[in-house]
Amino acid sequence: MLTIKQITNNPQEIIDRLKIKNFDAQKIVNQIIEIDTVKRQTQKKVDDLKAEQNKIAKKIGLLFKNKKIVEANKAKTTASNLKTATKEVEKYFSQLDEQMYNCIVELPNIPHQSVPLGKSDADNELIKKGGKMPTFDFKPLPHWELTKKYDIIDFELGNKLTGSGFPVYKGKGAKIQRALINFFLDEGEKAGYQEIMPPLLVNKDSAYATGQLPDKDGQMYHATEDNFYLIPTAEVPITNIYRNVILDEKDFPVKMTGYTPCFRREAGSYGKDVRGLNRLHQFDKVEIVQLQNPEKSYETLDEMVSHVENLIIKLDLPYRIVKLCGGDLSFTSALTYDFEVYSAAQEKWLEVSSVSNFEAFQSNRLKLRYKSKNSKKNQLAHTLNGSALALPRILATILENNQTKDGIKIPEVLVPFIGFDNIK
RNA sequence: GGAAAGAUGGCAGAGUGGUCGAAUGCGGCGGUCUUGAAAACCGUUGAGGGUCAAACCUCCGGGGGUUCGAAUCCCUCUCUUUCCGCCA
Repeated sequence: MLTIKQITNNPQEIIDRLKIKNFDAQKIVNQIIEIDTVKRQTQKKVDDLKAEQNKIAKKIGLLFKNKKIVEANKAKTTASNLKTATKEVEKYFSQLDEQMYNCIVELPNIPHQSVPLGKSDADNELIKKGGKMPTFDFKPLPHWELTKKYDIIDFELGNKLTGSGFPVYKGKGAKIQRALINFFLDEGEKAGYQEIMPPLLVNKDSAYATGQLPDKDGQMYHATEDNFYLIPTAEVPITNIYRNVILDEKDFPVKMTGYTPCFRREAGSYGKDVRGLNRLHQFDKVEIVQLQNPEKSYETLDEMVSHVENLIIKLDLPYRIVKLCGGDLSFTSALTYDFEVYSAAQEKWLEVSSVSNFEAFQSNRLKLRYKSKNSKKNQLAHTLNGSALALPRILATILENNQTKDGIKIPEVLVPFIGFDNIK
């Protein structure tokens, strides 16, 4: 969430910039400024009343020590009345506080200067295209037919065990998953990311801190007995490692990577693009996360983008990078690059990675700060993350693009991890 | 799952109702001394809010309560440790 200072310092700018996200902030911003004024006055009132009480309480202590019992008892009555009065004001204050919170969580992150205008993914800005588009002298099969043909992924069996969207990977299908995970993790490690293997269930505090709650309640699987949430992305546990942490400026950048399965209920997304591996309730992903000094976070974003690009190049897949327009940008992000790979048989681009700078939006809720040399006060750090990479669509594209009449060629870079060079 | 003990500043660890936001040690920072360093000595050193700055307010695991006054008493939750049980 945004900080109150951010809003009150420059309300008009906030309103203008949020228009880029097609968000009309006028009303909420006005409300916040109004509440803030009253809240400050009220807090001052509470503080003063409490100061008075503290003073009296100390006096009473002294009076008792000096055996001035009558005087002490008189003071007790005064203090008691004062306390009742304070409680009223305090109640009002906490109402204001709640109102303020409710307003402020409604506001999305401010988009970066460079975010293009637009309403939907159709307006995203193409940054780069790379790789070679595949060509075939036969009609390529979609991956859901290939996986059946070579018996490497069993969707029906998943239905039996759990339900739709929980595929069962078998034999070489399972092995290629393992190979991809290891490849991604190794590349991350080479790029200086520390590998993290986090819990797959998190508590409520964690889900709140990275912003999944309350916005995305209902999209996460919830273990009600113990009130744990199954993680929708490794971002949640990995970023939460730094919840309530004060870093030293010299600790930057903090670079972490982790492989986890991701669990998503995907409630409400029916019909479209759900065939085969395109949309799953459980899928595997390697995530990269960085915590960075605000001054350097955009350099870092570029660095992360090229890290992801490199992975795709090494896998020899045709790709494009787009910069998300205001309308397509997520609630929490200031700037996001999406990576898409081209699926030959489906004849469309599939999103395989999203790399974002959240600036201080997550840190504010996380209370992730750092000690700065320049300022006495602790500052909010910037957080960034990206998929590097999500497996299902990568696998789908590898299968489709590398198919031949009598098998599927494994990308060279994976062969050392997997131990064979084609699936027959 | 059962029983017991516990949770205090970066760390260790005092503090069981009245100047306690918290002794002491270690660590960090600054200084004296030194050619430099170490040692020794002196000073300083939590966070949030608030203010031009201060005053002031809040925070001793979380939440609630008792009291004029709570780190200290009560309730509750969470977590940790040890023992027992179960177990990959």
